[in-house]
Amino acid sequence: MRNLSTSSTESNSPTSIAERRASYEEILRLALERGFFFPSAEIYNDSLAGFWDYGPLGFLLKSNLEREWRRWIVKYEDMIEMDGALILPKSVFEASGHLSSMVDPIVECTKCHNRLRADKFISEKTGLQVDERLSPEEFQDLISKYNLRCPKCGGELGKPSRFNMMFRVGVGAENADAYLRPETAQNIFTAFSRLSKTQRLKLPKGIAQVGKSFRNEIAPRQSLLRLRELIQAEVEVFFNPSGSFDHSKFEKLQNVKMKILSVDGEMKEVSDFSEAARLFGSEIIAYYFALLQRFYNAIGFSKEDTRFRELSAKDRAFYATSAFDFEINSGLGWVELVACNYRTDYDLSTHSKASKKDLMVMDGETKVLPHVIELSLGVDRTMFMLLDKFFRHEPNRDVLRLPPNVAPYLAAVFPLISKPPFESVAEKIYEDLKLQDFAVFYDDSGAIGRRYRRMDEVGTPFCVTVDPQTIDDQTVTLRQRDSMEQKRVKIGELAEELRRLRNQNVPGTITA
RNA sequence: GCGAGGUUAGUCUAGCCUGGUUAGGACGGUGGCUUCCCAAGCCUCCAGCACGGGUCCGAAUCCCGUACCUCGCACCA
Repeated sequence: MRNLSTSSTESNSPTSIAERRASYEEILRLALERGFFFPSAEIYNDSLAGFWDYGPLGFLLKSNLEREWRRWIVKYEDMIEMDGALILPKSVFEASGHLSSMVDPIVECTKCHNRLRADKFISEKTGLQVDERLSPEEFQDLISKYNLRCPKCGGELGKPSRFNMMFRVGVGAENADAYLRPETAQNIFTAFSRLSKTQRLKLPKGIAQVGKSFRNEIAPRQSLLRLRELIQAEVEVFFNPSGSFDHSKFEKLQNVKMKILSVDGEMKEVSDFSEAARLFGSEIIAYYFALLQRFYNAIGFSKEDTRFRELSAKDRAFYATSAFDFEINSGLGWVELVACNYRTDYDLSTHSKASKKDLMVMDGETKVLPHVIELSLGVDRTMFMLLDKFFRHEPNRDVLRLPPNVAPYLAAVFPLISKPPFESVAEKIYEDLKLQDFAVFYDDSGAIGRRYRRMDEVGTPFCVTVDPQTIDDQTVTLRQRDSMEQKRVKIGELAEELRRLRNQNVPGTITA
Protein backbone atom coordinates (compact mmCIF):
# COMPACT_ATOMS: atom_id res chain seq x y z
CA MET A 1 0.00 0.00 0.00
CA ARG A 2 1.38 3.32 -0.94
CA ASN A 3 0.45 6.94 -0.79
CA LEU A 4 -1.44 6.71 2.43
CA SER A 5 -2.81 10.15 2.89
CA THR A 6 -5.11 11.33 5.58
CA SER A 7 -7.38 13.21 3.26
CA SER A 8 -10.56 11.38 2.52
CA THR A 9 -12.61 12.65 -0.32
CA GLU A 10 -16.32 12.15 -0.33
CA SER A 11 -17.45 10.48 -3.50
CA ASN A 12 -20.75 10.14 -5.19
CA SER A 13 -22.12 7.52 -2.85
CA PRO A 14 -25.65 8.02 -1.58
CA THR A 15 -25.42 10.77 0.98
CA SER A 16 -27.63 12.71 3.29
CA ILE A 17 -26.53 15.79 5.13
CA ALA A 18 -25.95 14.28 8.54
CA GLU A 19 -24.31 11.02 7.64
CA ARG A 20 -20.65 10.41 8.26
CA ARG A 21 -18.08 8.01 6.96
CA ALA A 22 -16.82 5.41 9.46
CA SER A 23 -13.22 5.46 10.68
CA TYR A 24 -10.89 2.47 10.46
CA GLU A 25 -11.57 1.69 14.14
CA GLU A 26 -15.30 1.81 13.59
CA ILE A 27 -15.05 -0.54 10.62
CA LEU A 28 -13.04 -2.92 12.76
CA ARG A 29 -15.67 -2.70 15.49
CA LEU A 30 -18.37 -3.63 12.98
CA ALA A 31 -16.26 -6.51 11.72
CA LEU A 32 -15.58 -7.91 15.19
CA GLU A 33 -19.02 -7.37 16.64
CA ARG A 34 -21.06 -8.64 13.73
CA GLY A 35 -18.84 -11.43 12.52
CA PHE A 36 -17.32 -10.15 9.29
CA PHE A 37 -13.76 -10.98 10.29
CA PHE A 38 -11.62 -11.37 13.40
CA PRO A 39 -8.06 -12.40 14.37
CA SER A 40 -7.37 -16.04 13.73
CA ALA A 41 -6.90 -18.24 16.83
CA GLU A 42 -7.52 -15.18 18.99
CA ILE A 43 -8.17 -17.16 22.17
CA TYR A 44 -4.49 -18.15 22.23
CA ASN A 45 -1.74 -15.94 23.44
CA ASP A 46 0.54 -16.84 20.55
CA SER A 47 -1.98 -16.03 17.85
CA LEU A 48 -0.18 -14.71 14.82
CA ALA A 49 -0.31 -11.26 13.30
CA GLY A 50 -1.41 -11.13 9.70
CA PHE A 51 -3.88 -14.00 9.83
CA TRP A 52 -7.61 -13.33 10.04
CA ASP A 53 -10.71 -15.52 9.95
CA TYR A 54 -13.88 -14.66 8.11
CA GLY A 55 -17.06 -15.08 10.12
CA PRO A 56 -20.51 -15.84 8.69
CA LEU A 57 -21.14 -12.38 7.25
CA GLY A 58 -17.63 -12.01 5.88
CA PHE A 59 -17.91 -15.40 4.28
CA LEU A 60 -21.18 -14.46 2.58
CA LEU A 61 -19.73 -11.15 1.44
CA LYS A 62 -16.67 -12.92 0.06
CA SER A 63 -18.80 -15.48 -1.77
CA ASN A 64 -20.85 -12.73 -3.38
CA LEU A 65 -17.79 -10.77 -4.34
CA GLU A 66 -16.24 -13.80 -6.00
CA ARG A 67 -19.50 -14.59 -7.75
CA GLU A 68 -19.65 -11.08 -9.18
CA TRP A 69 -16.01 -11.31 -10.27
CA ARG A 70 -16.87 -14.49 -12.18
CA ARG A 71 -19.94 -12.88 -13.64
CA TRP A 72 -18.35 -9.68 -14.91
CA ILE A 73 -14.90 -10.94 -15.82
CA VAL A 74 -14.46 -14.71 -16.00
CA LYS A 75 -17.77 -15.72 -17.55
CA TYR A 76 -18.15 -12.57 -19.60
CA GLU A 77 -14.87 -13.24 -21.36
CA ASP A 78 -15.33 -17.03 -21.57
CA MET A 79 -12.24 -17.53 -19.50
CA ILE A 80 -11.48 -20.89 -18.01
CA GLU A 81 -10.95 -21.24 -14.29
CA MET A 82 -8.71 -23.56 -12.35
CA ASP A 83 -7.92 -24.24 -8.70
CA GLY A 84 -4.30 -25.13 -8.10
CA ALA A 85 -2.20 -26.51 -5.27
CA LEU A 86 -1.01 -24.09 -2.60
CA ILE A 87 2.33 -25.81 -2.07
CA LEU A 88 4.68 -25.87 -5.02
CA PRO A 89 8.17 -27.31 -5.45
CA LYS A 90 11.33 -25.25 -5.30
CA SER A 91 11.98 -25.46 -9.03
CA VAL A 92 8.83 -23.50 -9.79
CA PHE A 93 10.16 -20.55 -7.83
CA GLU A 94 13.72 -20.92 -9.07
CA ALA A 95 12.33 -20.59 -12.57
CA SER A 96 9.80 -17.87 -11.77
CA GLY A 97 12.48 -15.75 -10.14
CA HIS A 98 10.75 -15.57 -6.78
CA LEU A 99 13.58 -17.30 -4.97
CA SER A 100 16.19 -14.82 -6.06
CA SER A 101 14.08 -11.71 -6.46
CA MET A 102 11.89 -12.01 -3.42
CA VAL A 103 14.90 -12.24 -1.18
CA ASP A 104 16.02 -9.22 0.76
CA PRO A 105 19.58 -9.20 2.05
CA ILE A 106 19.40 -8.25 5.71
CA VAL A 107 22.04 -7.32 8.24
CA GLU A 108 21.36 -6.85 11.92
CA CYS A 109 23.17 -4.81 14.54
CA THR A 110 24.50 -7.06 17.29
CA LYS A 111 23.91 -4.38 19.89
CA CYS A 112 20.57 -2.66 19.26
CA HIS A 113 19.17 -5.28 16.84
CA ASN A 114 18.33 -2.66 14.29
CA ARG A 115 17.75 -4.42 10.95
CA LEU A 116 19.00 -2.97 7.71
CA ARG A 117 18.70 -3.79 4.07
CA ALA A 118 22.32 -4.73 3.41
CA ASP A 119 22.46 -3.61 -0.23
CA LYS A 120 20.79 -0.25 0.38
CA PHE A 121 22.80 0.47 3.48
CA ILE A 122 26.15 -0.29 1.84
CA SER A 123 25.46 1.70 -1.28
CA GLU A 124 24.26 4.61 0.85
CA LYS A 125 27.45 4.61 2.90
CA THR A 126 29.94 3.94 0.14
CA GLY A 127 28.28 5.30 -2.97
CA LEU A 128 28.89 1.95 -4.67
CA GLN A 129 26.33 0.23 -6.85
CA VAL A 130 25.40 -2.83 -4.80
CA ASP A 131 23.53 -5.70 -6.38
CA GLU A 132 20.92 -7.08 -3.98
CA ARG A 133 21.66 -10.57 -5.28
CA LEU A 134 25.16 -10.74 -3.85
CA SER A 135 25.81 -13.63 -1.50
CA PRO A 136 25.89 -13.11 2.27
CA GLU A 137 29.68 -13.58 2.17
CA GLU A 138 30.09 -10.84 -0.40
CA PHE A 139 28.04 -8.48 1.76
CA GLN A 140 30.20 -9.45 4.73
CA ASP A 141 33.36 -8.61 2.75
CA LEU A 142 32.01 -5.19 1.82
CA ILE A 143 31.02 -4.41 5.39
CA SER A 144 34.51 -5.39 6.69
CA LYS A 145 36.29 -3.59 3.87
CA TYR A 146 34.58 -0.27 4.57
CA ASN A 147 34.38 -0.90 8.33
CA LEU A 148 30.66 -0.17 8.41
CA ARG A 149 28.85 0.01 11.72
CA CYS A 150 25.27 0.43 12.86
CA PRO A 151 24.07 3.92 11.86
CA LYS A 152 21.91 4.13 14.99
CA CYS A 153 24.12 3.05 17.86
CA GLY A 154 27.51 2.50 16.26
CA GLY A 155 27.41 -1.16 17.27
CA GLU A 156 29.00 -3.97 15.34
CA LEU A 157 26.98 -5.49 12.52
CA GLY A 158 26.19 -9.20 12.59
CA LYS A 159 26.35 -11.72 9.78
CA PRO A 160 24.36 -10.74 6.70
CA SER A 161 21.53 -13.13 5.90
CA ARG A 162 18.71 -13.33 3.43
CA PHE A 163 15.10 -12.80 4.22
CA ASN A 164 12.70 -14.47 1.83
CA MET A 165 9.09 -13.45 1.85
CA MET A 166 7.99 -16.95 0.90
CA PHE A 167 6.98 -19.51 3.52
CA ARG A 168 9.13 -22.60 3.17
CA VAL A 169 7.58 -25.97 3.98
CA GLY A 170 9.20 -29.38 4.26
CA VAL A 171 7.40 -32.01 2.24
CA GLY A 172 7.45 -35.73 3.02
CA ALA A 173 9.89 -37.67 5.13
CA GLU A 174 12.74 -36.05 3.21
CA ASN A 175 11.54 -32.59 4.21
CA ALA A 176 11.95 -31.56 0.58
CA ASP A 177 12.16 -27.83 0.00
CA ALA A 178 8.85 -26.47 -1.15
CA TYR A 179 7.04 -23.18 -0.75
CA LEU A 180 3.56 -21.86 -0.17
CA ARG A 181 2.76 -19.97 -3.34
CA PRO A 182 3.30 -16.21 -3.01
CA GLU A 183 0.93 -15.60 -5.91
CA THR A 184 -1.71 -17.80 -7.48
CA ALA A 185 -0.35 -17.11 -10.95
CA GLN A 186 2.36 -19.79 -10.94
CA ASN A 187 -0.19 -22.63 -11.05
CA ILE A 188 -1.60 -21.14 -14.20
CA PHE A 189 1.79 -20.96 -15.91
CA THR A 190 2.78 -24.48 -14.92
CA ALA A 191 -0.62 -25.84 -16.00
CA PHE A 192 -0.68 -23.83 -19.20
CA SER A 193 0.67 -26.54 -21.44
CA ARG A 194 -1.90 -29.12 -20.36
CA LEU A 195 -4.72 -26.63 -20.46
CA SER A 196 -3.82 -25.43 -23.93
CA LYS A 197 -3.68 -28.99 -25.25
CA THR A 198 -6.78 -30.38 -23.57
CA GLN A 199 -9.14 -27.41 -23.44
CA ARG A 200 -8.82 -26.45 -27.12
CA LEU A 201 -7.65 -22.97 -26.16
CA LYS A 202 -7.58 -20.23 -28.76
CA LEU A 203 -5.67 -17.04 -28.21
CA PRO A 204 -6.39 -14.66 -26.70
CA LYS A 205 -7.53 -16.65 -23.69
CA GLY A 206 -7.91 -15.82 -20.05
CA ILE A 207 -7.19 -18.36 -17.34
CA ALA A 208 -8.56 -17.43 -13.95
CA GLN A 209 -8.02 -18.61 -10.43
CA VAL A 210 -9.17 -17.52 -7.01
CA GLY A 211 -7.44 -18.77 -3.92
CA LYS A 212 -5.01 -18.24 -1.10
CA SER A 213 -1.48 -16.89 -1.44
CA PHE A 214 1.11 -16.52 1.29
CA ARG A 215 3.69 -13.84 1.98
CA ASN A 216 5.78 -13.65 5.10
CA GLU A 217 5.33 -9.92 5.64
CA ILE A 218 7.64 -8.38 8.20
CA ALA A 219 5.03 -6.09 9.61
CA PRO A 220 1.46 -7.09 8.78
CA ARG A 221 -0.90 -4.29 9.63
CA GLN A 222 -4.36 -2.86 9.20
CA SER A 223 -6.25 -6.14 9.28
CA LEU A 224 -7.30 -7.15 5.78
CA LEU A 225 -5.04 -4.64 4.05
CA ARG A 226 -1.75 -6.34 4.88
CA LEU A 227 -2.05 -10.09 5.39
CA ARG A 228 0.35 -12.98 5.48
CA GLU A 229 -2.33 -15.26 4.09
CA LEU A 230 -4.41 -13.54 1.48
CA ILE A 231 -6.99 -14.30 -1.18
CA GLN A 232 -6.23 -13.37 -4.74
CA ALA A 233 -8.57 -13.49 -7.68
CA GLU A 234 -6.23 -13.60 -10.63
CA VAL A 235 -6.63 -13.58 -14.35
CA GLU A 236 -3.79 -14.33 -16.73
CA VAL A 237 -4.68 -13.43 -20.29
CA PHE A 238 -2.56 -15.25 -22.87
CA PHE A 239 -2.31 -13.61 -26.27
CA ASN A 240 -0.25 -13.45 -29.41
CA PRO A 241 1.83 -10.26 -29.17
CA SER A 242 1.85 -9.87 -32.93
CA GLY A 243 -1.80 -10.72 -33.34
CA SER A 244 -4.48 -8.13 -33.86
CA PHE A 245 -7.21 -7.29 -31.41
CA ASP A 246 -10.87 -7.73 -32.19
CA HIS A 247 -12.19 -4.17 -32.10
CA SER A 248 -15.83 -5.20 -31.98
CA LYS A 249 -15.30 -6.12 -28.33
CA PHE A 250 -14.74 -2.48 -27.54
CA GLU A 251 -18.28 -1.53 -28.39
CA LYS A 252 -19.91 -3.21 -25.43
CA LEU A 253 -17.54 -1.52 -23.01
CA GLN A 254 -17.69 1.88 -24.64
CA ASN A 255 -19.42 3.50 -21.68
CA VAL A 256 -16.80 2.48 -19.17
CA LYS A 257 -14.87 5.47 -17.97
CA MET A 258 -11.44 5.20 -16.39
CA LYS A 259 -8.94 7.49 -14.76
CA ILE A 260 -5.20 7.11 -15.12
CA LEU A 261 -2.44 8.63 -13.05
CA SER A 262 0.69 8.57 -15.15
CA VAL A 263 4.24 8.23 -13.88
CA ASP A 264 4.75 11.98 -14.22
CA GLY A 265 1.84 12.58 -11.86
CA GLU A 266 -0.71 13.65 -14.42
CA MET A 267 -4.31 12.54 -13.88
CA LYS A 268 -6.29 11.85 -17.02
CA GLU A 269 -9.79 10.71 -17.66
CA VAL A 270 -10.09 8.16 -20.41
CA SER A 271 -13.31 7.87 -22.29
CA ASP A 272 -12.46 6.37 -25.66
CA PHE A 273 -10.53 3.30 -26.52
CA SER A 274 -7.95 4.71 -28.86
CA GLU A 275 -6.86 7.10 -26.14
CA ALA A 276 -6.94 4.30 -23.55
CA ALA A 277 -4.82 2.09 -25.78
CA ARG A 278 -2.28 4.86 -26.14
CA LEU A 279 -2.13 5.62 -22.41
CA PHE A 280 -2.13 2.02 -21.23
CA GLY A 281 0.27 0.79 -23.89
CA SER A 282 -1.92 -1.41 -26.06
CA GLU A 283 -5.47 -2.11 -27.13
CA ILE A 284 -5.65 -5.43 -25.38
CA ILE A 285 -4.46 -3.94 -22.09
CA ALA A 286 -6.96 -1.12 -22.41
CA TYR A 287 -9.71 -3.65 -23.01
CA TYR A 288 -9.00 -5.75 -19.94
CA PHE A 289 -8.61 -2.67 -17.78
CA ALA A 290 -12.07 -1.57 -18.91
CA LEU A 291 -13.40 -4.98 -17.98
CA LEU A 292 -11.86 -4.61 -14.54
CA GLN A 293 -13.24 -1.12 -14.13
CA ARG A 294 -16.71 -2.34 -15.03
CA PHE A 295 -16.49 -5.08 -12.41
CA TYR A 296 -15.66 -2.52 -9.74
CA ASN A 297 -18.49 -0.32 -10.99
CA ALA A 298 -20.82 -3.28 -10.63
CA ILE A 299 -19.96 -3.78 -6.96
CA GLY A 300 -20.53 -0.13 -6.19
CA PHE A 301 -17.38 1.86 -6.92
CA SER A 302 -17.41 4.65 -9.45
CA LYS A 303 -14.68 6.09 -11.60
CA GLU A 304 -14.45 8.92 -9.06
CA ASP A 305 -13.39 6.41 -6.40
CA THR A 306 -10.84 4.63 -8.52
CA ARG A 307 -7.80 5.11 -10.71
CA PHE A 308 -5.12 3.21 -12.56
CA ARG A 309 -1.74 4.34 -11.31
CA GLU A 310 1.15 3.79 -13.65
CA LEU A 311 4.21 2.36 -11.94
CA SER A 312 7.68 3.57 -12.75
CA ALA A 313 10.35 1.06 -13.73
CA LYS A 314 11.72 0.86 -10.20
CA ASP A 315 8.30 0.25 -8.64
CA ARG A 316 7.38 -2.61 -10.90
CA ALA A 317 7.58 -6.28 -10.05
CA PHE A 318 10.64 -7.99 -11.47
CA TYR A 319 8.60 -9.80 -14.12
CA ALA A 320 6.63 -6.84 -15.44
CA THR A 321 7.52 -4.55 -18.32
CA SER A 322 4.57 -2.31 -17.70
CA ALA A 323 2.45 -2.16 -14.64
CA PHE A 324 -0.52 -0.27 -13.24
CA ASP A 325 -2.02 -0.46 -9.79
CA PHE A 326 -5.78 -0.20 -9.71
CA GLU A 327 -6.46 1.86 -6.62
CA ILE A 328 -9.43 2.97 -4.57
CA ASN A 329 -9.73 6.20 -2.70
CA SER A 330 -10.69 5.24 0.83
CA GLY A 331 -10.78 6.62 4.33
CA LEU A 332 -7.12 5.52 4.46
CA GLY A 333 -6.12 7.27 1.28
CA TRP A 334 -5.47 5.57 -2.05
CA VAL A 335 -5.10 1.83 -1.56
CA GLU A 336 -3.91 -0.66 -4.14
CA LEU A 337 -6.51 -3.33 -4.89
CA VAL A 338 -5.40 -4.87 -8.16
CA ALA A 339 -1.93 -5.28 -9.60
CA CYS A 340 -2.16 -5.08 -13.38
CA ASN A 341 1.02 -6.35 -14.97
CA TYR A 342 2.16 -6.90 -18.49
CA ARG A 343 4.35 -9.96 -17.89
CA THR A 344 5.27 -10.47 -21.56
CA ASP A 345 6.48 -14.04 -22.13
CA TYR A 346 8.64 -13.85 -19.02
CA ASP A 347 6.92 -16.69 -17.16
CA LEU A 348 6.32 -19.12 -20.01
CA SER A 349 9.80 -18.53 -21.28
CA THR A 350 11.57 -19.12 -17.96
CA HIS A 351 9.39 -22.13 -17.13
CA SER A 352 10.00 -23.53 -20.59
CA LYS A 353 13.74 -23.18 -20.18
CA ALA A 354 13.86 -24.58 -16.66
CA SER A 355 11.53 -27.51 -17.28
CA LYS A 356 12.84 -28.14 -20.79
CA LYS A 357 9.28 -28.31 -22.05
CA ASP A 358 8.06 -26.54 -25.14
CA LEU A 359 5.30 -24.21 -24.01
CA MET A 360 4.58 -22.66 -27.39
CA VAL A 361 1.11 -22.93 -28.85
CA MET A 362 -0.43 -22.54 -32.28
CA ASP A 363 -2.23 -19.32 -33.11
CA GLY A 364 -3.77 -19.92 -36.49
CA GLU A 365 -0.87 -20.92 -38.72
CA THR A 366 1.92 -19.71 -36.52
CA LYS A 367 3.57 -21.11 -33.46
CA VAL A 368 4.00 -18.56 -30.68
CA LEU A 369 5.02 -18.23 -27.09
CA PRO A 370 2.08 -16.20 -25.78
CA HIS A 371 2.45 -12.99 -23.83
CA VAL A 372 0.53 -12.46 -20.63
CA ILE A 373 -1.51 -9.65 -19.15
CA GLU A 374 -2.30 -10.16 -15.51
CA LEU A 375 -5.06 -8.76 -13.32
CA SER A 376 -4.19 -9.77 -9.78
CA LEU A 377 -7.05 -8.74 -7.56
CA GLY A 378 -6.85 -8.58 -3.78
CA VAL A 379 -10.10 -10.07 -2.50
CA ASP A 380 -9.53 -9.24 1.18
CA ARG A 381 -8.64 -5.66 0.43
CA THR A 382 -11.63 -5.26 -1.82
CA MET A 383 -13.87 -6.52 0.97
CA PHE A 384 -12.39 -4.07 3.42
CA MET A 385 -12.92 -1.28 0.91
CA LEU A 386 -16.58 -2.27 0.53
CA LEU A 387 -17.00 -1.79 4.27
CA ASP A 388 -14.97 1.41 4.15
CA LYS A 389 -17.03 2.92 1.40
CA PHE A 390 -20.49 1.82 2.46
CA PHE A 391 -20.49 1.85 6.25
CA ARG A 392 -22.12 5.09 7.35
CA HIS A 393 -23.19 6.70 10.57
CA GLU A 394 -26.51 8.43 10.40
CA PRO A 395 -28.00 10.37 13.31
CA ASN A 396 -30.23 7.48 14.38
CA ARG A 397 -28.59 4.43 12.90
CA ASP A 398 -25.48 2.82 11.51
CA VAL A 399 -26.07 1.58 8.02
CA LEU A 400 -23.99 -0.46 5.63
CA ARG A 401 -25.16 0.55 2.18
CA LEU A 402 -23.75 -2.39 0.27
CA PRO A 403 -25.14 -2.94 -3.21
CA PRO A 404 -27.67 -5.83 -3.21
CA ASN A 405 -25.45 -8.02 -5.39
CA VAL A 406 -22.75 -8.21 -2.73
CA ALA A 407 -24.72 -7.76 0.52
CA PRO A 408 -24.33 -10.84 2.76
CA TYR A 409 -28.08 -11.20 3.14
CA LEU A 410 -30.33 -9.99 0.37
CA ALA A 411 -33.37 -9.88 2.62
CA ALA A 412 -34.67 -10.52 6.11
CA VAL A 413 -38.09 -11.90 6.95
CA PHE A 414 -39.98 -10.76 10.07
CA PRO A 415 -43.36 -11.33 11.60
CA LEU A 416 -44.52 -7.91 12.81
CA ILE A 417 -45.41 -9.55 16.14
CA SER A 418 -43.98 -12.87 17.17
CA LYS A 419 -47.38 -14.43 17.59
CA PRO A 420 -49.69 -16.55 15.48
CA PRO A 421 -50.75 -16.23 12.78
CA PHE A 422 -47.91 -13.91 11.74
CA GLU A 423 -45.13 -16.24 12.78
CA SER A 424 -46.22 -19.21 10.71
CA VAL A 425 -46.78 -17.10 7.60
CA ALA A 426 -43.38 -15.44 7.98
CA GLU A 427 -41.67 -18.78 8.52
CA LYS A 428 -43.32 -20.16 5.39
CA ILE A 429 -42.07 -17.20 3.32
CA TYR A 430 -38.59 -17.64 4.81
CA GLU A 431 -38.53 -21.35 3.91
CA ASP A 432 -39.69 -20.63 0.37
CA LEU A 433 -37.05 -17.98 -0.23
CA LYS A 434 -34.30 -20.23 1.12
CA LEU A 435 -35.33 -23.01 -1.23
CA GLN A 436 -35.06 -20.56 -4.10
CA ASP A 437 -31.46 -19.93 -3.13
CA PHE A 438 -31.85 -16.45 -1.71
CA ALA A 439 -29.57 -15.47 1.14
CA VAL A 440 -32.24 -14.61 3.71
CA PHE A 441 -32.33 -14.08 7.45
CA TYR A 442 -35.19 -14.72 9.86
CA ASP A 443 -35.75 -12.78 13.08
CA ASP A 444 -38.73 -12.58 15.40
CA SER A 445 -37.21 -11.19 18.58
CA GLY A 446 -37.85 -7.74 19.98
CA ALA A 447 -39.54 -4.76 18.44
CA ILE A 448 -39.73 -4.45 14.67
CA GLY A 449 -37.70 -1.23 14.60
CA ARG A 450 -34.87 -2.91 16.41
CA ARG A 451 -34.80 -5.71 13.87
CA TYR A 452 -34.66 -3.19 11.03
CA ARG A 453 -31.70 -1.49 12.68
CA ARG A 454 -29.82 -4.73 13.07
CA MET A 455 -30.25 -5.49 9.41
CA ASP A 456 -29.20 -1.95 8.46
CA GLU A 457 -25.91 -2.40 10.25
CA VAL A 458 -24.97 -5.58 8.39
CA GLY A 459 -26.06 -4.27 5.03
CA THR A 460 -29.24 -6.22 4.33
CA PRO A 461 -30.94 -4.16 1.64
CA PHE A 462 -34.50 -5.47 2.03
CA CYS A 463 -36.78 -6.53 4.86
CA VAL A 464 -40.03 -8.42 4.40
CA THR A 465 -42.59 -8.01 7.16
CA VAL A 466 -45.76 -10.02 7.73
CA ASP A 467 -48.46 -7.87 9.33
CA PRO A 468 -52.26 -8.01 9.90
CA GLN A 469 -52.95 -6.96 6.32
CA THR A 470 -50.99 -9.99 5.12
CA ILE A 471 -53.65 -12.23 6.58
CA ASP A 472 -56.35 -10.34 4.66
CA ASP A 473 -54.80 -9.90 1.23
CA GLN A 474 -51.61 -12.02 1.01
CA THR A 475 -49.32 -9.01 0.72
CA VAL A 476 -46.26 -8.18 2.80
CA THR A 477 -44.34 -4.97 3.28
CA LEU A 478 -41.00 -4.74 1.52
CA ARG A 479 -38.81 -2.24 3.31
CA GLN A 480 -35.78 -0.66 1.64
CA ARG A 481 -32.67 -0.20 3.73
CA ASP A 482 -31.44 3.07 2.25
CA SER A 483 -34.66 5.06 2.04
CA MET A 484 -36.46 3.17 4.84
CA GLU A 485 -39.50 3.34 2.59
CA GLN A 486 -41.79 0.40 2.23
CA LYS A 487 -44.25 -0.87 -0.30
CA ARG A 488 -46.66 -3.78 -0.40
CA VAL A 489 -45.85 -6.82 -2.49
CA LYS A 490 -47.91 -9.95 -3.09
CA ILE A 491 -46.33 -12.98 -1.44
CA GLY A 492 -46.45 -14.81 -4.76
CA GLU A 493 -44.45 -12.06 -6.47
CA LEU A 494 -41.89 -11.62 -3.74
CA ALA A 495 -39.20 -13.88 -5.18
CA GLU A 496 -39.43 -12.27 -8.58
CA GLU A 497 -39.28 -8.82 -7.06
CA LEU A 498 -36.22 -9.69 -4.98
CA ARG A 499 -34.51 -11.15 -7.99
CA ARG A 500 -35.18 -7.95 -9.89
CA LEU A 501 -33.90 -5.81 -7.02
CA ARG A 502 -30.75 -7.89 -6.61
CA ASN A 503 -29.87 -7.32 -10.22
CA GLN A 504 -30.80 -3.70 -10.39
CA ASN A 505 -27.94 -1.75 -11.77
CA VAL A 506 -25.79 0.01 -9.29
CA PRO A 507 -24.51 3.45 -10.32
CA GLY A 508 -21.93 3.27 -13.04
CA THR A 509 -22.84 -0.21 -14.19
CA ILE A 510 -23.64 -0.69 -17.80
CA THR A 511 -25.95 -3.35 -19.08
CA ALA A 512 -24.18 -5.86 -21.22
C1' G B 1 12.30 -5.50 12.46
C1' C B 2 13.27 -0.60 15.30
C1' G B 3 10.93 3.43 18.24
C1' A B 4 6.61 5.37 20.92
C1' G B 5 1.86 4.44 22.98
C1' G B 6 -1.78 0.92 24.22
C1' U B 7 -4.74 -3.98 25.78
C1' U B 8 -10.58 -3.99 31.52
C1' A B 9 -17.62 -8.57 29.27
C1' G B 10 -19.37 -9.48 22.17
C1' U B 11 -18.39 -3.64 21.60
C1' C B 12 -17.18 1.14 24.04
C1' U B 13 -15.52 2.74 28.62
C1' A B 14 -14.56 4.27 34.54
C1' G B 15 -10.96 2.62 37.96
C1' C B 16 -4.31 2.56 37.43
C1' C B 17 -0.69 8.11 38.89
C1' U B 18 -1.51 7.38 45.08
C1' G B 19 -1.99 -1.27 45.65
C1' G B 20 -6.83 -2.63 50.22
C1' U B 21 -14.80 -4.83 50.63
C1' U B 22 -18.07 -8.30 45.80
C1' A B 23 -14.13 -4.10 39.27
C1' G B 24 -18.66 0.40 38.15
C1' G B 25 -21.32 2.05 33.81
C1' A B 26 -23.23 2.19 28.73
C1' C B 27 -24.32 -0.44 24.37
C1' G B 28 -25.26 -5.52 23.25
C1' G B 29 -27.34 -10.29 24.11
C1' U B 30 -30.93 -14.06 26.96
C1' G B 31 -35.70 -15.09 29.23
C1' G B 32 -40.36 -12.84 30.89
C1' C B 33 -44.50 -9.02 30.95
C1' U B 34 -46.17 -5.44 27.60
C1' U B 35 -46.22 -2.75 23.00
C1' C B 36 -46.13 -3.38 17.58
C1' C B 37 -43.59 -0.44 11.19
C1' C B 38 -38.26 2.05 12.36
C1' A B 39 -32.90 0.77 18.42
C1' A B 40 -40.03 2.30 23.61
C1' G B 41 -40.62 0.65 28.93
C1' C B 42 -40.10 -2.57 33.33
C1' C B 43 -37.97 -7.00 35.55
C1' U B 44 -34.42 -11.06 35.16
C1' C B 45 -30.19 -13.10 33.74
C1' C B 46 -25.33 -13.45 30.61
C1' A B 47 -20.44 -11.75 30.21
C1' G B 48 -14.47 -8.85 31.76
C1' C B 49 -8.95 -6.98 34.29
C1' A B 50 -4.45 -10.11 27.08
C1' C B 51 -0.90 -14.16 28.69
C1' G B 52 3.24 -15.67 31.93
C1' G B 53 6.41 -14.48 35.89
C1' G B 54 7.99 -11.19 40.01
C1' U B 55 7.42 -7.69 44.35
C1' C B 56 3.88 -7.49 48.46
C1' C B 57 0.08 -9.60 54.07
C1' G B 58 -2.64 -8.02 49.60
C1' A B 59 -1.96 -6.51 42.36
C1' A B 60 -6.61 -4.48 37.12
C1' U B 61 -3.21 -0.94 39.66
C1' C B 62 4.02 -1.42 40.71
C1' C B 63 8.28 -4.27 37.99
C1' C B 64 10.01 -7.85 34.04
C1' G B 65 9.01 -10.93 29.75
C1' U B 66 5.71 -12.54 25.65
C1' A B 67 1.67 -11.91 22.20
C1' C B 68 -1.49 -8.71 19.82
C1' C B 69 -3.32 -3.64 18.38
C1' U B 70 -2.36 1.66 16.87
C1' C B 71 1.06 5.38 15.00
C1' G B 72 5.99 6.68 12.87
C1' C B 73 10.49 4.61 10.37
C1' A B 74 11.98 0.52 7.39
C1' C B 75 9.70 -3.25 4.21
C1' C B 76 5.74 -4.30 0.72
C1' A B 77 7.28 -9.51 -5.94
